Amino acid sequence: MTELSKQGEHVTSPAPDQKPMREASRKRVREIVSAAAEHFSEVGFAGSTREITKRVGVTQPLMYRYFPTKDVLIEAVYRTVYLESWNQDWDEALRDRTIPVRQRFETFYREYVRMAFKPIPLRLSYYAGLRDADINQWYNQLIEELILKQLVREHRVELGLPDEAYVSAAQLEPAWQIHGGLLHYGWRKHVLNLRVALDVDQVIADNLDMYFCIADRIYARDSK
Amino acid sequence: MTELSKQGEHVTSPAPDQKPMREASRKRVREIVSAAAEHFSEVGFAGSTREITKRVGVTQPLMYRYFPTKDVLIEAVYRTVYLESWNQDWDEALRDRTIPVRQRFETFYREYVRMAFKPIPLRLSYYAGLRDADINQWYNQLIEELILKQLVREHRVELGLPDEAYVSAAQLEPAWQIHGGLLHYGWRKHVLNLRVALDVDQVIADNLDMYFCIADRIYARDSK
DNA sequence: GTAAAAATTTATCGAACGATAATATTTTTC
DNA sequence: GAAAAATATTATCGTTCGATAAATTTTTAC
Repeated sequence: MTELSKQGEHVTSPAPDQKPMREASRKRVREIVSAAAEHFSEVGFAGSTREITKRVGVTQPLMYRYFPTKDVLIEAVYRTVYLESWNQDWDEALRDRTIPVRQRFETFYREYVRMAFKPIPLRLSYYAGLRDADINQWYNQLIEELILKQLVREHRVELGLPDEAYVSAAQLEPAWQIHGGLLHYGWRKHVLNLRVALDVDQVIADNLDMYFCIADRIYARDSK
Repeated sequence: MTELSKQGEHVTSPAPDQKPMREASRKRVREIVSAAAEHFSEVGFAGSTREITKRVGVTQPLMYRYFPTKDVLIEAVYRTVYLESWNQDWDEALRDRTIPVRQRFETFYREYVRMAFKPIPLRLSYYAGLRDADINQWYNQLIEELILKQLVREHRVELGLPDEAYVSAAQLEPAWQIHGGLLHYGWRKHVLNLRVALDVDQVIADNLDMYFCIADRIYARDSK
């Protein structure tokens, strides 16, 4: 069990005391994870392992050669989806003070929405939040640190306010409202399949307008 | 089957050609629906009928005396939850032009959030959206008609713009952003159990500020 | 108070699920 | 090209699930 689980659990980085996986096996693992992501995104994590392997075109017990349990497969799906929807360059780009904050975050959100707002990752993320809050807590705290706190800090600096690292929950909330509004746009478009405003870039621009419209008043609030 | 299904399906209004349900039976139905709402809100609609009846303190086959299938029970849960989270008086209150639009909608949203933002209805609504988009499409179109289009129409009138019934998707989107931001606040607080800004009323006030800040520009957009 | 009606339980069926063991097939190694 | 190793399949187990039928208990009606 342990031998196989190591193979399944560490696809990209095999255990050091172990023979590396064959390319064909790594491909199989990717196929299974991909089919699992697709299937789980449709029916939730209660989806069956038989349907997953059926989509790959192999028999169901084969899954257990690469993943010791279904839960381990689910974790692999988590990792893959979350990693694929975040571009490492963004962290640095959001700190580039040669570009005005407004423009910086508008450019970022255009790319972010284009990359993360797709049916499979969106539905999986909602299913994940409902299933076990932990994984989504972790992801949301990442968003908070990487995007929202940056927005507040960088905007404060641009306004000539003191460069403080700390951002209170109350100060962060308006930024969350902007982000949450966009997420709900994705929910309506890609989960509920509702007709939404066609021009996403316009929605992003309007949202940022709304934020910058009241932001300075928010920053003044806690400083008292 | 048909006889029983009629009993189960129409709890409040029994079929006309049929003896009325006993009070004890109506209570049982309410208990089952309530336990189902609770259980489904925890694990999704794949939750088992055995767990539901166990929570009521009866055996599993008894459920099938009141609901012909599990799907009918799920529909009953939908109806109950959606009906309970909407106050009939709100429709009229949102049209009361003796009160400024801003104040009117702030009062409404305070009550709405207090009534609808609870773990069980929120989680159920997200599970419902993922499970079958239809029921949630219906509900979202209701929100669109009852709240968001009202907001746009009433605000346009207050601004002295022509009193038009039609509201385009593009004109509606900023209102959806406000609403979606609040919903995501509920998602973070009651589903993910994250620490959020404590003062909900303040969040509502800020959101409405953001909206009214850019709204007039939005209304001017389509009129061209 | 007894017969009819309604409410509830016991027992059980067939299907689908996650998981395991044993066997067969394919690929690699030397 | 044969032995070894890795990959894949077949068969199957125990559990849980939605649902049904029959028997039992409780409540209502007269």
